[in-house]
Amino acid sequence: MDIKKVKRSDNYSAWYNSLVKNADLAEHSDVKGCMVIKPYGYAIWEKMQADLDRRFKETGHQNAYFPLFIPKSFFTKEASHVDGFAKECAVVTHYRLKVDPITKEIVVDPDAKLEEELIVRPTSETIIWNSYRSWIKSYRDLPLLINQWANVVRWEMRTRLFLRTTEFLWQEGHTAHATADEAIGETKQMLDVYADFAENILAVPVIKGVKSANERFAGAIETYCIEGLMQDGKALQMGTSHFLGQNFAKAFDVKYVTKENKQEYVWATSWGVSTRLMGALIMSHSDDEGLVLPPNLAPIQVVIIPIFRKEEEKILVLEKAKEIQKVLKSKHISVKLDDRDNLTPGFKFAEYELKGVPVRIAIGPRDVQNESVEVARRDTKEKQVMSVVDIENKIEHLLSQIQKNIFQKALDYRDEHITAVNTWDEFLDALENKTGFVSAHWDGTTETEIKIKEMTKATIRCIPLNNKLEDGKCVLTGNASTQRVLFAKSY
RNA sequence: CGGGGUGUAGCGUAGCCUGGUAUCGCGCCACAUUUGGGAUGUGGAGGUCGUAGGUUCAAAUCCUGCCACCCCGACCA
Repeated sequence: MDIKKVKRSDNYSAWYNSLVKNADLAEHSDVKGCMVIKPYGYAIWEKMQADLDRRFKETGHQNAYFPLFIPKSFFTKEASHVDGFAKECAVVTHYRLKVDPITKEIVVDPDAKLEEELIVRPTSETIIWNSYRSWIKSYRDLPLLINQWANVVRWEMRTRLFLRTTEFLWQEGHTAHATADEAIGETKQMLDVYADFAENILAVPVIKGVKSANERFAGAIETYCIEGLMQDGKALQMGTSHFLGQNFAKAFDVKYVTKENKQEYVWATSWGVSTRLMGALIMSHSDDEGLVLPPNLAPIQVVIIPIFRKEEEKILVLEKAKEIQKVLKSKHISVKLDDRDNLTPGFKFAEYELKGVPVRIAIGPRDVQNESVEVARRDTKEKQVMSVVDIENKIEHLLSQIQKNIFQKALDYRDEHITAVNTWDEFLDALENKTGFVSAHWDGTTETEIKIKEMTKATIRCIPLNNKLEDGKCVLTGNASTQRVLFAKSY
């Protein structure tokens, strides 16, 4: 393995790209803007999926699957929705290829034109709500709580591995409710699920909030979000949960009969997180040595590296290593014993650091002799010699300490990078020199928000939930304001 | 869409200006010695030089067209 070291401080974006490739998470495919997620990267995504899926089911949701293709007519039924997505849709127009009789090349058969074009889903509200029309007849059918794991396509002009790819993997929840209150409750509940997952599993602290009108999802009444802060001081939207009101119910004529035998439109939510979370994970914790994975997501939590010179040492060391592997496994710790004999220990140390394995155990003849092992943690790079007595409990404890430490470190960084400002000069200074979130008064108009974006590239990331109300003056216009909002440059 | 760049072995590259049998490193295979922080030696395998055409006795190299991807920006519910 020949690793070109790119320093995080020199070029954050080059560092990120080389990390994704070198840690074997993903690579660019030959299709523009699309990536191949490699087994190690996919294993992390699968762990995210498994944990989220469990949480969705615990909150009463069921999984289902809807088609990849959406008839154009469905897609255009909700006006603001189509406005929001029209510019980035892949469209299927034909269903057959043929050999051109003259050039002998494979070409699209012009005779195989579809009557109605199919949109490759950028999100599935429309096709799902088209089904819900026939699924929902009575108040007894509500709430309808569905989630789908799927791929979607958004034809973005500019892409970045995991953060914004043309095709990406995600889950999208789509629920229907009898009342607005219940739907809003669902929206907030799922936001809490996301926030809890982000902080306790990804170890990425997030701010829960609502989007400004300008940043709201196309077709939503209110968009709730969780916002994270990456190590370069840019914000990342990590998940959204939308209260859709009756917009889609009206567009797709989804009504139910109440107890009182009245026809009412249902109330909707949708919510999603994507493989972008992989980007958040990488950018929040990693360093110049490579990936740093929180134990709760690491496909390999502990790697054991045996060290030996002679054949008889090898036998002894491997025997002890297997013993340790076994007791760790009894604690449901995922352990890899790397007994490859063509690589030196030093090489393996570096390799597992690159891959972010939280704990490394080295065991050599000396350790076998002393009934000890050398334990190294990835997050702090600390090494210590530990007795093998009760090793499984010690490692289990260490893993949970590492999980906490990684989160705390990210939290400290995040909190240090929220700057309250009162003047335009302070605003610019904080944004340029300190980076991160800037907490400032805003007059509440889209006009001002857009002006600020044009001048600074910063957008309103969110209006934090449970925000303190205080009188103030808009940082740009000086107009009256009732609360601070969070601005930042973002991905 | 604008600006910049790249395309040569699995990966990373040299060669291109000044045309003449394809360079080096990593990785891979074999053997030996090694193994507590990215081992060493010896031998070996691996190439339609992105693609199509042109110039030429001869093209990775010069000319023309095309394609693809990457980076920066615009865009991004």
